[in-house]
Amino acid sequence: MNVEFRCKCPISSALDVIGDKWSLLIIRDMLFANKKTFTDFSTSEESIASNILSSRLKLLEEVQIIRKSKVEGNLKSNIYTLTEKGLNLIPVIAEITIWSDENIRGLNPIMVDVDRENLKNNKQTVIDGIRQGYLKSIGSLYGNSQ
Amino acid sequence: MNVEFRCKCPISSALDVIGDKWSLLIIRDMLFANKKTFTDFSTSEESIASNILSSRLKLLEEVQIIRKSKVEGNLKSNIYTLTEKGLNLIPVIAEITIWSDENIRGLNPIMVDVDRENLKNNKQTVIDGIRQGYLKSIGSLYGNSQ
DNA sequence: TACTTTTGCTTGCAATATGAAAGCAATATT
DNA sequence: AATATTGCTTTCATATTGCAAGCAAAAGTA
Repeated sequence: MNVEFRCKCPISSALDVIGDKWSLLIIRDMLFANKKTFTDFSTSEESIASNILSSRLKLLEEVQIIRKSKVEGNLKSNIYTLTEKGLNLIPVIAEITIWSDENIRGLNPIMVDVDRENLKNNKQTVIDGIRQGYLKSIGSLYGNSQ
Repeated sequence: MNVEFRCKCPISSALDVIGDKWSLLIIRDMLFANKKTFTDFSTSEESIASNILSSRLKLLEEVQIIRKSKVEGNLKSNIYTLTEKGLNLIPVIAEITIWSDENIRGLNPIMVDVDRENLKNNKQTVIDGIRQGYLKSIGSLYGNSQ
């Protein structure tokens, strides 16, 4: 594995890590669909192949965007959760959503609706809400227990 | 060519268009390095291959993120410029820059410094400035002439 | 006007990444 | 004890990316 950086540019360096067709969708599913396990992610609407999913989870863990753990009483299922570094991607995902809604809809007519006005007018509040909601949903794992 | 959309999700649809390692770097070079021609882009620090550059320019033009034109007196050079749809990506690039600066620097120590405080504290002003600066730089081509 | 250089690509071909399907060991469920 | 599920890995096919060379049209130079 091991990420390779092409050069010293922050934008290209970010793309070296998350500039593929799957990483941000895995993070989206964590944030908005409460997905946590390998099987959870492999049942996304876009059907990622299991070998690609495996390699992406490894890379995201390596760069500490996600962490891998177990829950008590289940020795089998791995639980993948977002770290602070991963949560910090929420604003990126928010801007991509706004851009897509406003600029790509014409090319992909089946695209679902987004409450863009709320997102645009209360951006920080929405972002904070997503973050807090996520932390709450994994709270029993990391929040007040350890 | 022709973009294929995997499903109805706005995030995955955006990634179907700009979710690769090169598109946003081409746009970055337009915005911050005043690049406009095929040769301009092929001399980026990351050295994109000419066939990849060619296919990316075609796709970006097809989805109307950029437009292709000529300038008077030069029948040869194609001039690529950002459309409104392309300019609307500035907030995405801004958030990626902030995230990278704060979360990837530890993995890529040679990353250049960013005036993150200014960008974070005056985000909208910085974004507007980038947009206006770009429009001014191509003004003689599209602004007040045609 | 002839020659050279530049521009904006295209064309092979090799390397790498992605994708589909099957397989598999460990754990969990019945 | 038998079956199903989970979290992968492996294999092989296909698609994407990358490198190097080539090339025609236009532009610059002598």
